[in-house]
Amino acid sequence: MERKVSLKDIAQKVGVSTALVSYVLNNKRENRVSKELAQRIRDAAAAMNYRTNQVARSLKTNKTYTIGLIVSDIANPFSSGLARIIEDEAEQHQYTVIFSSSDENAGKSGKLIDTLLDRQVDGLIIALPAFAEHQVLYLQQQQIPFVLVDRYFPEIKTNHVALDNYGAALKGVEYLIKAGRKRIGMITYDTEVFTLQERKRGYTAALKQHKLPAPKNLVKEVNIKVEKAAVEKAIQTLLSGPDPVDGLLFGANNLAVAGLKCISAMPIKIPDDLMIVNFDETEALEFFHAPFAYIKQPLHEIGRLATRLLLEAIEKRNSITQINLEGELVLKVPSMPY
Amino acid sequence: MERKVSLKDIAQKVGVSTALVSYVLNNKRENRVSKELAQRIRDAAAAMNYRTNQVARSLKTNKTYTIGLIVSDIANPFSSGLARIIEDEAEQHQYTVIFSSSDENAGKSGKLIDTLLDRQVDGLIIALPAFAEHQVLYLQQQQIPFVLVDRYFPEIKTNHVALDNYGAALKGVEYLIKAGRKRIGMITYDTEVFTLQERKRGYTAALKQHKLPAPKNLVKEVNIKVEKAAVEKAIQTLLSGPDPVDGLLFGANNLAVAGLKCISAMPIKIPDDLMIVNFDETEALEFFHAPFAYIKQPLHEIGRLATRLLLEAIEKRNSITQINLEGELVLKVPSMPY
DNA sequence: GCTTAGCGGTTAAACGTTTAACCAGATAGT
DNA sequence: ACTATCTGGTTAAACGTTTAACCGCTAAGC
Repeated sequence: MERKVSLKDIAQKVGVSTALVSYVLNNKRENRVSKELAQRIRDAAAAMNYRTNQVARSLKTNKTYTIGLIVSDIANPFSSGLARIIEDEAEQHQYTVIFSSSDENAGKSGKLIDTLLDRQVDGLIIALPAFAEHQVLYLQQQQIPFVLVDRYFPEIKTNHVALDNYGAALKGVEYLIKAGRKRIGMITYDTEVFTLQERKRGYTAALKQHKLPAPKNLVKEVNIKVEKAAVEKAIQTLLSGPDPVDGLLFGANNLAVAGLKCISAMPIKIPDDLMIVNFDETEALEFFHAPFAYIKQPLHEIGRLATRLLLEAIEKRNSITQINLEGELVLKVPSMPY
Repeated sequence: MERKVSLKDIAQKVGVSTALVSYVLNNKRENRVSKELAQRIRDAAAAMNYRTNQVARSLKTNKTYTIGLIVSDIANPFSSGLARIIEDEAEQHQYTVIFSSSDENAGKSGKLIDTLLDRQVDGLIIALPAFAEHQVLYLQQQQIPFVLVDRYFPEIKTNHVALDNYGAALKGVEYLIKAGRKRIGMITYDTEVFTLQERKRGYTAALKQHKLPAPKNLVKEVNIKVEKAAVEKAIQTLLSGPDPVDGLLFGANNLAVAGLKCISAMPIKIPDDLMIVNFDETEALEFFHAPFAYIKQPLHEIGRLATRLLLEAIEKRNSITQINLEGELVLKVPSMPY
């Protein structure tokens, strides 16, 4: 690979100093340079196919115009949807984004943070796994701008934008209650992630507010590693027996997919016997045969706000903004199969 | 943000030259430096929380350990799945990946290529839109290592890894023929993208090889911008009338989703009246009520090979490797609804 | 006639690394 | 005793930018 053309090459060709070339190519000091010479420089640059070396520029200016994005898994639709929105918003401001997946593993997210910092990203947008509080503190101490998305730690004051998960769950369960359901269950993950905790809290609060009993055995927490089997078991215990649930809240969409597959194979009529509320939109339920409701996250809003917050924080290290957006309850009815 | 600690700071603290610090921290010239001093340097580095500035290193070494990834849309599951595999493979070799979405727009992909090159990426993995041949030539001329995935241009000799789309379509249609179907249609996009052209070619070849008539009106090409309406219309013309098709190949999974939604609302029995073969796995059909077949791309293989090819090309500019992987025909039967 | 300001540029240092070349002193080989 | 090699470091240039400071000249202000 023959060396690329640099400012020096242009300067030589035109017979001026590299400084001048830099000035005109960056449109600085416009008044202090003759129109004619400026044009010659621009022409030469174009003729020689000059492109500025961002690495060199970054070293000098201490700014990379790069933001780091850490999600749990970029292959997951929630993450990749978010990534796309962030990409677009960042691009409008000439920023580029580096992504990486933490796999809900605090060890890994820690490493990723280091790599990104080593690469001198200007800021970070992160969805952190559980038990990563110290990483947030580390970032604060490094004084690097960042904003947490989806997940955050209530006891640490940082920029964040996320769903109001408590409110959303509450809204979902109230929908079931208003539809006359008396015995409402919940299936969620057995995780410390605040987001999921909030959903459980919302569920419980709804029952309480409407004076429904909330026995512990109505909420089933499954381990993600044995997800499928655990969900099946949870469904069995909730739905068989003398007193089956007539309403069910899934705390995350993978749970709903697994759960509904299982339910489909049982002699249960949806929504007559059992009404379903799910978290998040998912393609997987596109063709599900029965009606159900789901909480829709304003993904676009989340991505846009997160990016804007970050860019603001990068430009002027300013106050902390914490945003919790409202979820929307959407009813999905299947197109009638003939 | 107080300035970060640099080699110079460590050198000062320990009382040696920055060169020496660099040597020991990079484990170079191990024999030429005293154990004791080396340890003192390492200790100081650790104590001061030193982290190397990759930007500065990159400027000097002319290597960023970054690869650029361009897909059509990172939010699309095929792209994000691929991205994840590439990320993992890259990470194993200490590479980081920058992604961007071209939206099937050659103008945009051109810009993205420039941005990535300006950022001095070491190489590129790209799924190009149609009419982007000149970009491939440009990359070749820049002598930057790259590998095309999913899409490529047969008339330009470059590294690529993709599906054998011709073979896969042929396989899919043969499956229909062997199942006794005589009148097989295809719905695809009206695009020049080679990948899709190959699928059409495979379809036609299968009919020909089995001496089935292949009237032009059995293949419907829809425009992506009016996808839904166009698919509906295509379905109508293929399935109504005196001589409806009894087998159908969808050239891409979005087409299948739209098409099957439409078909579900018609008095058509799947698979008795109509047998379906689809391209690509998609979550959206997870709960589809009837059996169908689909061509499964070896996504993991594609991602891994693409990354490895690229890393090889980066390390030693070597020969060109063109890989076309075989698709697998998978039968999907719904779990019986009760 | 003397200072001041504007004009159109140049000089040179700096950003944080890497790395080839050098160097002084000690040891070894003949 | 003289050269050669090894040991454990240092010097300094370079990567490609940016940018503050400077410079010589002309024209204007008073």
